[in-house]
Amino acid sequence: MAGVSGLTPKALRTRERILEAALRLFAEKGYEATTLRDVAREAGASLGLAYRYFASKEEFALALYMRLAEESEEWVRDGLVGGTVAERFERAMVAKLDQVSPHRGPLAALLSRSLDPNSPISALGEGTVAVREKMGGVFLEVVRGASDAPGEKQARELGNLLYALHLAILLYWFHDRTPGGRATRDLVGSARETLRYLRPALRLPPMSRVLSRLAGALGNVGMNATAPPAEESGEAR
Amino acid sequence: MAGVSGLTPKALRTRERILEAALRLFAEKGYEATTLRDVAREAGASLGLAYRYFASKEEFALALYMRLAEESEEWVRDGLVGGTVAERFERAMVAKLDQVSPHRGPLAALLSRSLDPNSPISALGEGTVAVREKMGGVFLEVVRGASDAPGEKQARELGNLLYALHLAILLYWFHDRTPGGRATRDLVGSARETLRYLRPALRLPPMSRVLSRLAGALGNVGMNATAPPAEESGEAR
DNA sequence: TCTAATAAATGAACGTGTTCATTTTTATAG
DNA sequence: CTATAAAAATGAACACGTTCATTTATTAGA
Repeated sequence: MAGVSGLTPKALRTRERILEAALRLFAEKGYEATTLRDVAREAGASLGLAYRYFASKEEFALALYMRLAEESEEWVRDGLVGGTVAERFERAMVAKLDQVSPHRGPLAALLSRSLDPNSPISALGEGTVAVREKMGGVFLEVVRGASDAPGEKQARELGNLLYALHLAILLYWFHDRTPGGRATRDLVGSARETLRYLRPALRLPPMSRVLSRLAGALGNVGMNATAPPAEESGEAR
Repeated sequence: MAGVSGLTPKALRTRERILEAALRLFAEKGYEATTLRDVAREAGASLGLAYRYFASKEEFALALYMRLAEESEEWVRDGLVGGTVAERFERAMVAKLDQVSPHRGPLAALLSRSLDPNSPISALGEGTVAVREKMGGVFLEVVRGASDAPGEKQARELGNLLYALHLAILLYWFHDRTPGGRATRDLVGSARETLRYLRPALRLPPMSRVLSRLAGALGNVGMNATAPPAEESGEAR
């Protein structure tokens, strides 16, 4: 819907202008309070034009999240070196929290809407494949690059699980009213501890099976951030 | 907002008539497709009158969930006898799934909206205290009535955790497209297995601490389905 | 350069959730 | 029974997300 590929340079520039205006207004007045008419006016465009590039208001938030995901991808490649799975997950989450901090409003709206299975931007639907794969890849890299990385199959399962966990933590953060998001930081610390505690157990068949089940359960509802090993590539069905 | 207390008998009757009409239409045409104008017409009332008794469209879904919660409360008191925590949780969840099955649309909309911290019916906000306490009590009873029930403090923590888990499983179910919700049933089975596996470990300090942390984390964002032990009663602040 | 086709852009119109000033009904008091 | 206040009920109006028929700009082919 809001794919960037196959757009004329001019179209791209216009899209960018409108997105820029939208994000500026979201930051200024908040997501709910910002009208698409406001956005169009701010961008010096017409209302209809905004809809040429963004199928819905939520897609602005989705575009924002896509940007942040691209940043994360770069960051995890260049800035995240060494460490165990547990440590790397914590560092990645702390970085993620710092990154999303200025965008609470739009992202909260996005995440909650995306949990509605009927929404066009359902977190598990067609419209979010790209961003899902991008962020899924980030957490796959978190696992793969770790000093205690498991084998490829389990790495994929664990990557998917961490991706899901990252969404849960973001959801938690949106509800966290403690100053500076202290509670969420604590939660991330707890997650690190639990991961550290659990990681060795993953070598044992019972725990390995629990992980597989969990990853399978996520896959059953379409939450394969990473493509399943069997099929060709890309699509998750 | 949509509290039933302090209403004239006539008002109560009218409220009921409108709610009845709404639920009928939701079941018939789906939640999104049902207009509040439709509801008013079906109830033989005016549009404005509907807003006298329900502050928003979502409150209809909330009222529905409250009804189901009352049913669950009865059921867990009279119909759920014996069994371990793990077994009882499974039975309660299976019953819950059977119960919500005919109401997928409205409840999915409700749950996803209620995960938006800015929504007036945020799952953790003022507007949902009543239903939260009702369903929280159900899972507290699931734990307390078990043959392997822990002490009161841990029972409360575990009850809160199971309440949160039940929400997560419902969220999963909304996204579950497998026929008959097979995937969700499997997930509930996995949850039972994991609980069974974990229950003995709760006697050990490390796991006990994990549970406390998790329950504390939930409490930090207001998800105390059950009142905290310290304060007077009812309110969670 | 003219013409046709394609892309970009417009803004009026629509539907729906929500608000509110107003009217009608019901209950209460003298 | 009447007057008065409170509760119940009304429906027009509003705002905003979304759609779409139409207009304007741009590109491509001769």
